[in-house]
Amino acid sequence: MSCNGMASSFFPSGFMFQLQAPCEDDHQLASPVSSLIPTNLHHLRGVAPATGKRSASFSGAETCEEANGDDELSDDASLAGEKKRRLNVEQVRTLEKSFELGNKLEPERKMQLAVALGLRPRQVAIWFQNRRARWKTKQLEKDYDVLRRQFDAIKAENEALQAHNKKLQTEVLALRGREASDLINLNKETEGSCSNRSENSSEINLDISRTSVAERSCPPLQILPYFQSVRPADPDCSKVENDAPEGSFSNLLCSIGDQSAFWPWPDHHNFH
DNA sequence: GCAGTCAAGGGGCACC
DNA sequence: GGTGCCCCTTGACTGC
Repeated sequence: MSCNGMASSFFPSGFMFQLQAPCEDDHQLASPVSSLIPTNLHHLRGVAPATGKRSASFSGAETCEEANGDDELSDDASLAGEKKRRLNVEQVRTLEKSFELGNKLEPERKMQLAVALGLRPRQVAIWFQNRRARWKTKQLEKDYDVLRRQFDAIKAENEALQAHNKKLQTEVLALRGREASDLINLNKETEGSCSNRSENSSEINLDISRTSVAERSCPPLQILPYFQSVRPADPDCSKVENDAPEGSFSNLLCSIGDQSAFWPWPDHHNFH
């Protein structure tokens, strides 16, 4: 294998001369993606990185042959007797810029980057794979944070609704308690003043308990329409009713006794 | 010593 | 079957 490999054809002669001086090449750069490779990479090789010892010992492929070789042909040879080393700062920076332009590595761009950075193409491919994995991890973390915030917001809203619901339930129970006490008092009053009432009237009172507070403020006459309809027929009975408990059975008998007021045939027109 | 990071190995899978 | 990608793991390295 020689320095005149396929990858070297992607770069201008000046660029390649600066990048890989031992491998002179006069091929012209013809790749449409050549813009993905920074042009100031001549200092990448053999220069100590700016951030200390972490990447000082490794610059990828050490020879032009390794840089231009295929993955299968150069991997074992390049790493023979050499431990793994980190990429230097400029190599990572260049790869990051290329990654920002596209996280999928086309074969052409892989070769360009490999030649430009003095790495084997497989190293570039592996770096992109690992970079995609790191990007995915960060993306998952971001998604998790978004979902977490949404969950917290919904949870807070749910708790507020539950507290409001509990408050409303307490109010309902309080109102029902007041209704029960009012009903007891009402029953005591009615029982004391309407001793002749039948059990049916008690049922009517029970029905009252099911009405609202506003409805209970109305007089019992509205709840006993039958008696109400009868009263105009007999002023006496009406008088008695005002004195006696309203809707009492005696009032009913009194009204029935006056048939002229109760029966609907023409005679009852006399009342008008 | 240990945890974290990163380059690289290797298996599995899809696509051609 | 070859290739590339994803995923998980390994091993080297670093900072504390």
